Parts: sequence; structure tokens; C-alpha cells
Amino acid sequence: MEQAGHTFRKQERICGKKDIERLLQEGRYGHASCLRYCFLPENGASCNRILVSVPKKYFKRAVRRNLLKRRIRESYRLRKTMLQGGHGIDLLLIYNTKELLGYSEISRAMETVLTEVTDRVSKMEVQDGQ
RNA sequence: CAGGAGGGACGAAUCUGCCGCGCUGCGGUCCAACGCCCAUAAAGCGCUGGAUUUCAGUGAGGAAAGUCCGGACAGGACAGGGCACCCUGCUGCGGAAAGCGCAGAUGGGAGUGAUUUCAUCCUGCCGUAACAGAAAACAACCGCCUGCAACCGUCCCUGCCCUCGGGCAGAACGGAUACAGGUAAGGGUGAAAAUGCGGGGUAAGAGCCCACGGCGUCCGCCAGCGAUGGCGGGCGGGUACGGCAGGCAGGGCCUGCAAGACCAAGUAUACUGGCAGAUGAGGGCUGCCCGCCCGAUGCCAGGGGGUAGGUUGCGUAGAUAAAUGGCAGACCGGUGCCUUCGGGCUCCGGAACAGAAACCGGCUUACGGUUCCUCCUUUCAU
RNA sequence: GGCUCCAUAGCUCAACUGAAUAGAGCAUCUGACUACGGAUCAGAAGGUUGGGGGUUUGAAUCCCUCUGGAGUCA
Repeated sequence: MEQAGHTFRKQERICGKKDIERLLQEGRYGHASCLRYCFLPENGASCNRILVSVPKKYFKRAVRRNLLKRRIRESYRLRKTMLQGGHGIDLLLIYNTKELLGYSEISRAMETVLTEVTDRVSKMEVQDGQ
């Protein structure tokens, strides 16, 4: 489904225990600077979905965790057209630094994550085709 | 002016624009199921649910936090009563209640002070260790004093002997020892040593006695709603702190919105052990007892299987992976550089503590700042 | 979100009813033994009892509060 604007609705988030467990068990992992990611194509939904996580281990206070999750979601919202193919990709993003980074650095990390994921998804599709 | 004490109010506290998010509402579009019309049709209409969208409204805090109390609500249980158990304990008022608030009382601590902090019903018992100290709450010990017995010394007195120098015995005084008693004034310690000072008194002493204090208790009067305080009088030998037990008064069933209700989906009570029986097994009533209730194949313990989705509970913020962010500009404050002193450029900041997950009243803890009121101390001026 | 519990030497645990030098084992260090090492023997070091207040003459212990870490629920 092609969304015209840079919107970010609830259907683009992963809800439900089954989907999360499937992603964690069958997904492929990787990392780029401050972000770890885990993705899985062909999620059965009509669009790409993401899940953002900031560990309590790094940030004890809920205010900082919420702030980082908002920045990550915002950077995905503005760049989500880069992620294509794969018939709907589930993507888990985990913040992996103890430092409280600003929006610009998170946005740069998000750019590299999205390009890596699209590359790996297209390679997987080529292997499946063979 | 400076420093400080108490209390209150506010807390994205600069503004604008764009993009984006949760919820609600009136609409639009699309999809699905059902109903009406109807030919088991299409189209249309109605209703329900979902998605999307224009517009409008609304969208975290004083602590939302910690989960320390209490309430309401929900479920389980409950005829009722007694015992046990737990919590609290000065007084008055407020409050649904509270390890709650306000105002006060008494005593102790901190502070020059404003102020602050801790404790508080009744009775009994026990303890205040080790070390130190005589002794840790009864007393004993050292010391002081008296009496008595024997010993030593001295002068005076008496008696005897006498070589008239003196000797012996008794009594008195003094010394040391032992025994019997009186004392709790003094005894370096210690956190703490059972009433201070003065006088009398005594063998030595002692509330033993007296005056002034201090403490406890009783009575009377006065003040106060009361805790209590003041004054006067009587009596007293005690007290302080801590622990335990009992009593009195008040309160308390247990579990908690992951409570609970409904819908959908889905499975197997497989197996093992124990117990018992209509003469009442067994279970429930928080533990026990009385008592009551249910009551026929049941119960207990272990072990195994399935689902962990939706609606509601749930709120004019409100979900069920959790909504407030990003960018740009203006403005304000600060730093640095340049300057033709008009200004220009760069950087930083515009906040701290911190994010509702069922609700309400308190407590506690964290916190940048703004502001108001009352008061204290020091200095200066008047 | 609710409820329950824990924190002591580098590690695993003790310390009764508050009572004075907080104890034991392993680990570490030093010395002896040995040609060297291990084992053994002797000795030493190592503690703001998670932090801060309070009660008390005295707190690991009792009370309050904060921090950190576990467990559990339908």
C-alpha cells in the first residue's frame, strides 16, 4: 500500500504477542551505530510495520525512554519511503547506547539501517527465486 | 541590606509557522456481515463493525513517582457468638477513614532567635550487660562510729610490794587486730549512682527534724470544652529509660482492576498416591471452639493439557506494545570575534524533578525558578 | 499496574533476644618445605554491614526514607 504523506498510523506498528514472537524467532539481526535492528519480510500485512524498543537497562527514567522512542519514530516517519519490497517488512529497532543522542544522529543511523535492510531483503528474494 | 524560619500560589513561563500523534463529535468515501424490498439476483434503503479523510474540540503532574496508609468498587467467604491474632493509643475540632490534617497540653533534645524534632492510656514483672566501678537499683564492701574481749604504750589516780630508784595489778586515754552492731554523709568509675542548699541534731550519721526549693499524690478554689495550668493546704519516699506480659478504649474478614463480567477460540482432568463413607465421610465459616450450613461418590496432594484474542469494568486525557515529537524563524539572556560604534557574525541556553495505565483522600521522597504573606538575628540610619 | 522478598570481605554464607575486636570456607599476598611448581604448614591483608537519617549509653540487628536487584499474578 502506497501511503502518500509522511504519516505514521497504528497499523504500521506491530501489535500482538504472536507477531512479536515470530519476529524475534525468525528474524535476521544487524546493527548500525546506535541502533540494533531485526527484520522479517512477508509479514502478511499490507504495509511495513515497525517496533521500537529502548531498554530499561540503559535509561532508568521513563521520560528519557519515551523521548528516544519518539525521536526514532519521527526519523522512521520521515524516511520510510526508502524501505521497499519484501511484501511487507516487520522491523524491530532497539536503541543500543547509554548516551542520550539527539535527533540528527538518530536520523543518520536510521538512514543506514533502512538501506541495509532493503539490500538484504532484495538478496533474499533473489535466493528464493533461484 | 545580608542571612535565616514558617506558610501559600504557579510550574514548557516567550511567540509564530509547517509536518506528525491519541481520543471524541457532525459529515464524506470504501469494505464486510445482517435486515427490508425482491426472483435465493442486481440496484436502492436501514443498521452494526472496521479502514480512511475535511473540519471542530480536547490531550499528562505537583509530585502522575515510591506503593507507606486509608476509602470506594469488585470477587471469594459469611446465621451468629466467644477466644486468639494484628494495628493504633495526650486533648479538642475537621474528616468516609487513615501510621491523616489543624489548633493546643506536658516532658526531653537542637538553635542567639523565629522555629523545629521526638515521646505520651492503666497495671505488674524483668532488665539497664562486658569493661570500669565498692555498688547497676534488693543488698553487701571500703570507710566512719559504738560496744565487748585479749595485747602494747603513756601520764594521772587507787591498792599491794619495796632495796624509796621503782615494780606489779586495776581504772582512764591512745594505737592496732578480731568479733557484734549502727550507718548510707564520702568512695577517682560510668551513658546513668535513689532530692539540692543551709541549719539543727547525733557516738558517727541519715528527710531523722526544720525553712526554702524540686518530685509524686490527694483535697479545695480559680482558668480552660478538654489534655492541663495557677494558688493554698494535707500526705509521701521515691524516680528515670527500655523490654515483656496482662488489661482498657477504638478499629480490623481475605484478595486485589492482571479484581471481576460477557463473547470468541480451544483442550484430556491422561496418570500416580492417599482418605473416607447416609451410624454423616468430606468441605466451608482467616487460626481454634461452640454453633451453623452444604452434603453423595466425594475430597486432598502431586502431575498433565488448552487459551492467553476482543468487548466491558473505563472516566468530557485515557490505551491494551502504550498518544505531546521534529524542523525553521523571530525575541530574550550570556560568551567570543570584527567594527565605519549604527551594528554584524559564530556558539550556547530559554529550564529542574520528571510521563497518567482503574479511581479518590492523605503521607513520603525528588526539584530549576518566579511571586506573595508573617516572623527572627546581625549591622547601619532615625 | 498490583503483591512479596533480598542486599554483610573479590565469591558463598554466619553473627541468638540490640552489647563492643563483625566470624568461617574458597580466592589473594608473604614466608617455610622443594632443583622448580603443585599440595601442605605458618602468618598477613582485605568490611563506610547498599546510602542517609532517627531511637538508644551503644545499631549488621529496631523504625523511617532512598538506591539497586530478584520472584509472582490472568
